[in-house]
This record gives sequence, C-alpha cells and structure tokens, in this order.
Amino acid sequence: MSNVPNFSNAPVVRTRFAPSPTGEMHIGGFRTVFYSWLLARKHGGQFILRIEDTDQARSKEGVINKLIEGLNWLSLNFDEGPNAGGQFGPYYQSDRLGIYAHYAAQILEKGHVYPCFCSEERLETLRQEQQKRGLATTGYDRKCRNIPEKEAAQRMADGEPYVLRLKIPVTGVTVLQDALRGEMKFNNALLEDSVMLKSDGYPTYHFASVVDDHLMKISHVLRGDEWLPSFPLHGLLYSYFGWEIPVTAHLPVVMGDDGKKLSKRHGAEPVLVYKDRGYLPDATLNFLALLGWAYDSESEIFSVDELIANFSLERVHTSPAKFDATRLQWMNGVYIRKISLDELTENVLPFLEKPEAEGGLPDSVQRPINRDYLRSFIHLDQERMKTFADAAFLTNFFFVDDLDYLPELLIDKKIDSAGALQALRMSRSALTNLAEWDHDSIEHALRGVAAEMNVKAGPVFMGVRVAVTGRKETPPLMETMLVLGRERCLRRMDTAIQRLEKIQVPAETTQ
RNA sequence: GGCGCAUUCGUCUAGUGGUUAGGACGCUGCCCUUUCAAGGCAGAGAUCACGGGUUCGAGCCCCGUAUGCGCUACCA
Repeated sequence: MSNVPNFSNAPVVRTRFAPSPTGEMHIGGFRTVFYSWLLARKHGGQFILRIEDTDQARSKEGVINKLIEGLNWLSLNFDEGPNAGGQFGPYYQSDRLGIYAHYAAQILEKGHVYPCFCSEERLETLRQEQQKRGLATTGYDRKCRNIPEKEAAQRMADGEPYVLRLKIPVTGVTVLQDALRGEMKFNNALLEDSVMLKSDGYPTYHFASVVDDHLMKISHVLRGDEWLPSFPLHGLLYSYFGWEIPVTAHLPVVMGDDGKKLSKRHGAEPVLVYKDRGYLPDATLNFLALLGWAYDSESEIFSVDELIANFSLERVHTSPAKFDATRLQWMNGVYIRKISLDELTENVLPFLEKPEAEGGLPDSVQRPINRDYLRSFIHLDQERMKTFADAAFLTNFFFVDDLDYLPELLIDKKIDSAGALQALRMSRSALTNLAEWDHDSIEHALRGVAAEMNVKAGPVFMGVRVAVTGRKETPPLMETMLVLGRERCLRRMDTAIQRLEKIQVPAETTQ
C-alpha cells in the first residue's frame, strides 16, 4: 500500500500524536489521538509519534512506555516514531536541540525574535503588580524588546542568560482558519511576546511543535481547544518562517461527570485502566469516536474499519462532551456479545485469575484456571457481562463448592418453607434416579416434581437454582447443572436441604 | 480582571429556514421466559440557555445577556 505512488495533487495526509512525558494520558486525550489516526488511515497517509520532552523539570520516567502501551492496546499503530524509525527523525524533541537552535538563529536574524534578559524574579513581580492593579492585559512588558541590537548581541556574547521572545506585531489582526470553526480573528494587541527558546537552550512547546510539524511535513494538526488562545502565536510563527500552516482543528475538551475538563486532577484515568476494568479496545474506540463525532442520526456501532471509512473532520463537534461511563458499559456489552467463544475465553481468563482482592475468583480457587473447563460454560454468561471484570462474580459457583447464601433464598415467593423443602427433597431423589443426565431429562424430572406437588414449576426451579448456585440470578438452570455435573449438584442440594431443615423448625413452631 | 470557545431530552447526539424536533444510553411498564440477562414493544423525558432582531416563517441567520468551560508560565 505504502509504495503506491500518489498520483493525485493532494498532499499526503500526515498526522501526529505529540505527547509530553509529564503525565499519563487520559481517555479524552486519546480521543484526539484516535481522530488523528483515523484521518491518516482514511487517506492512506502516515501517523507519527513524536515525543515533546522539552520540559526538563517536569518530564517523568516511564510515561512514554505507558503511552505506547495504551496505543498498542487500542491498536493505534504509528508509522514513524521512536523505535519505529522514519526519515524525519529524531522523534524525541530533546534530540533535536540543534535543529531548534538553527531555526531560532534564522528567525533572530530576520528580527522576528529578540533576546530577553529579564530574570524570573522580575517577571514574577511584574505579574504580581499587574494583577494588583487589575490591568487589562497581563504578560510580559516587552522591556527587552527595545535593547539596541549591538548591545543585545554583546550581552549574549558575554554569556548573560537570556531567552528568545517572539516579536508580536503591536497592532493588527491575525486571521486563521480552524478546520472546525472556520475563520478566526485574533487581535494582536492582546498577544504577548512569548518565549520561543528557554535559557537552558530548550525550545518551548510553541516553537518546537511549529518547527517539527513543518519539518515532519505534518498536514493536519488536531489538538485540544485549550490551545486555541495560542493559535495566533503559531500562525505568526509560520508566517515569519514563510511556511504553510497545516490544516488545524481544535477539538473540544472532554469533560468528566462533574462538568470539568478531564485531566489528571479531575479523576481522569489513564486509558489502560479501561483495559484493567475489562473493556474491549474496539468498544472503547467506538465509544470514543462518538464522543464529539456522529455519522448520522441512527448509526452507533462502528468497527474500526467502518470508522476509518466514514470519519470526517467536517462532522466533528465544537462543543464539549461529558464522559458517560454508563454508555461505555452498554457499548462494551454489545461488543462482548459479538466476540467468538475463543476470544471470550481468552479475555475472561486473566480476569478470573486475578487475586480475589483485585476482583478475581476467590483465592481458594486454584490457579491456573482450566481453560477447557472455562470454555465449556463461559458462553452462558456472554450476554450477561458488561465488562470482563464481571466474570468472577458471574462464574463464581462454577469454581466454588462452599456456597455462601441465606437459606431464605431457597424459598421462592410463590411457595412456603415447607413446600420449598419438600420440593428440594423430591427434586433430589428424582435427579438421583435419572437414567440420563441431560437437559431434557433434568427439566422433565423437575417439572414432574412441580406437577406432583401441584405447584408451578417456577418455585421448584428457583429452589434448585439457589441450592446449586447460591444465587437467584444465573444462566439457564439446565445448562448450568449440566456443566456442574450430577455429583456436584446433588451434593449442593443436600447442603441446601440441611439448611432449610434448620430454619424449618422455628417456622413451624410459630404456626 | 482580560481574552477565547461553547450552549437541542439527565447523558451522547440527528438536525443546516417550513419536522408531530429523530435515534441511542439510562429510567418506567408490558411481552418473551425456570431466574437474571439479552431481545421485542410501549412510555415518561427538550417551551432547542434567555432576550431582541432578520424573515411570510427560525433549533437553524444576526446582535446582546446569562451560564459553563478553557487560556492568561523560561508547562505542555
């Protein structure tokens, strides 16, 4: 595919995911990544991973690996990036310092940027004073903007620490196109002379991302709309360099239930926790796609391939969406019902084997769990699962013999305690005498008990159900009993009969 | 404080000047049924944030207001 020549005049679509290793990425951030990826795949272009590690103080270890793990889980493969190679590397910005220095020098020479020697202390007191006076425009006061060129050059040569600031036009309007909102106008007078190159020689995000997006031939930039205020800054930078601005879309934020922007501080969790909670990557992706994008008024379930085919920037929203966890649950259930028995088994297994404290089966159940045994019944719970994390609870009685339940559960609403006991005893003996242990034989036997007692089948089934599983809600009874086998069923019924006999005594004396 | 973005059922959304404002999640009820799910059907739920215009006609266009969110660092 990739060596098919591009005959059309349209430039190749290249999008990127440019995370900074300052914290784990949450699900809202991954939506932006997913849209970028979809765009690249839809147009047969490339998706690039670039690491924006330009903040020496805040970069954290291990974050990048987590990020890549998250991408892998969702199968959002990238064509270029760390470990993947590519002709536009290096893909760590910290490895590109020379490149930024080169372009900074170029733009300094053109006079679009100037050295600023102000100390952080001065900037801090400046800010405080501006705030105190309630000034309309806060920000740098451009003190160093008017230092004579010669003097500035001398001080730089003398080794005085400095940053490079962008020389924003004092008047005029910067007009830019946002792919979602159309034309946007920004009043230059409100912009400040932002730092492009820090005193440690590292670029700021603004400078590095513009330089890299251009050098890496990025055609479409998708980012959160918290970047909207700095859009003119970037636009100006592009024009100073004489470069073409990529198609830029500012996506609305994803909010939590509390209506606040999803972030590390607002309960937003890294994507991988959804893996740990038993969500399917395709369901997560489908849900994410619909958070801010819709194909039409009806369609909801989209495979990744369908999303690639149908996704378009034009139908992306500009208004923020809340993250609705309940809806994700529903959608995950839809996907679980669609997978094969093999997939189901493989997905459920690790969740059952987790320690009890982490939601797995009771620690008394021996690990590893027998795959074939699991495979023999897990389909019974397929339509009952919202997430794979539900599996341990749902399948508990297939693994545990000592069932813990209130004996009262054995007595269905439509029968009294004596009747329940009698039904269980009769059921037990009927099942004991069964020639064949199969679905129809068991059902016939139990219905026979009901007929003989002249009661409905329901209460009889319920008594046996609770005796055998300890639950009132289970998969179909016959299928369940078949899996458990006659021995286990009869033993559990014996236990149930004993329990019923115990509570039977006071019940009779009160009458 | 300044600047910006946004605003259709509780939630995700369809809608691009004329619709009984549609769908989905969730909720309620009924059906199916050995329970629970799943499935089917039905229902409640939106004076389209508010106020002005433009127009024969506005959820859709324009202007205000309100509310929410965001930005306002040598962080991204």
